[in-house]
Amino acid sequence: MSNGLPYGGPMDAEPRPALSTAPPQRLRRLPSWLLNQLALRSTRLIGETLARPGVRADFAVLATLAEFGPSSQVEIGGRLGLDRSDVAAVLDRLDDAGHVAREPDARDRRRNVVTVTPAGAAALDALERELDAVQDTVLDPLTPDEREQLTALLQRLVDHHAAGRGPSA
Amino acid sequence: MSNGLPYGGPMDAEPRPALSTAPPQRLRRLPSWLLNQLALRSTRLIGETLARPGVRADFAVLATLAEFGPSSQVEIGGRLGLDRSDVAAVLDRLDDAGHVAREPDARDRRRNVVTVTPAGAAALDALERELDAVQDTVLDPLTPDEREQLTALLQRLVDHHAAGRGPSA
DNA sequence: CGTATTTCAGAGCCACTGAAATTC
DNA sequence: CGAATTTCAGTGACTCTGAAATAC
Repeated sequence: MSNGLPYGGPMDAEPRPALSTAPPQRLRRLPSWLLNQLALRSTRLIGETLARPGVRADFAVLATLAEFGPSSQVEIGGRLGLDRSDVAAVLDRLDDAGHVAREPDARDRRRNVVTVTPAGAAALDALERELDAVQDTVLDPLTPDEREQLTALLQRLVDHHAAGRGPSA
Repeated sequence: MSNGLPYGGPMDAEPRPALSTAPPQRLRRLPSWLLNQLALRSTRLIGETLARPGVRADFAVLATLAEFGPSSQVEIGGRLGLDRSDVAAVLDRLDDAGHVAREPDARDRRRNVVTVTPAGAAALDALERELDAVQDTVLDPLTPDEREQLTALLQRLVDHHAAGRGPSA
């Protein structure tokens, strides 16, 4: 396997090296690479299913507001690990779509109080359904038990790294 | 849960809500989000440790060549899920650094036969050591057993999605 | 005055597309 | 001719930085 044989050429005397498609062990061994591959796969799937860009961030922001109630933009960013700047962009989209409302905070007028609208809550539920379908595709080969194991392990890692790791913190 | 009501919680006249920093359950529950967060964290760590951009792709390409021997650029891309175009860019870097050699294939002159140089092999080992340190940081809260469980699960997922999923396939 | 929040304009990195040139 | 390989130029998405404007 150390030569650069053309495997499939017109002159192929070889039976069929079958074009090894497997990654090298040095990569397959690295959790960071595996995580990246799967994150990429998820992102591609979401991009195919929900054509519109930024859907993930939209969902994240809506979920935060639905669970924690009206928040300032730094709070939102802090909970999601989203940059202050990107929170503003997401809220521009959601605001245009009528999914959130931004009002200056009466007690500290530097802040905006961001609120989910009913339309936003509906959009959140719809998005969650579509995202759940993606999860199913990503976790396809795993049993329910294994899916829970994996999710639990990932949650522990995320929790551990969540403390003080946000961007522009 | 379908209304956009403000939920009244954090907006009371509380003196100090202590700024909840946790993500919402709707997100914490999604493997795709967890994967993304951790991939992001890994990428940040690698970026801090190995300042130069593209290190991950460089490592991946070097590892492929070291394990499978001289290959064409499509072969490299196929094994790594890397776009043909990006393989060319990575090889430009590695070539400039003297870590690989590109020669036209004698048997099919459309192809390049890419080979690792001794300097490239040394760089590969050095990179692997640095990347291993990052893995340790990422997996910090897990026991050795749990790390193996996680890696095994991730490998199965990556293997499952590897078949025919590459870019521009 | 210094600090905090939002907002914008832009940079950097990564993945990808489309098309040309070459060779089969 | 059609198909495959490499290469280049450029796009789009995502993350982040720096600085302005406003308010504490």
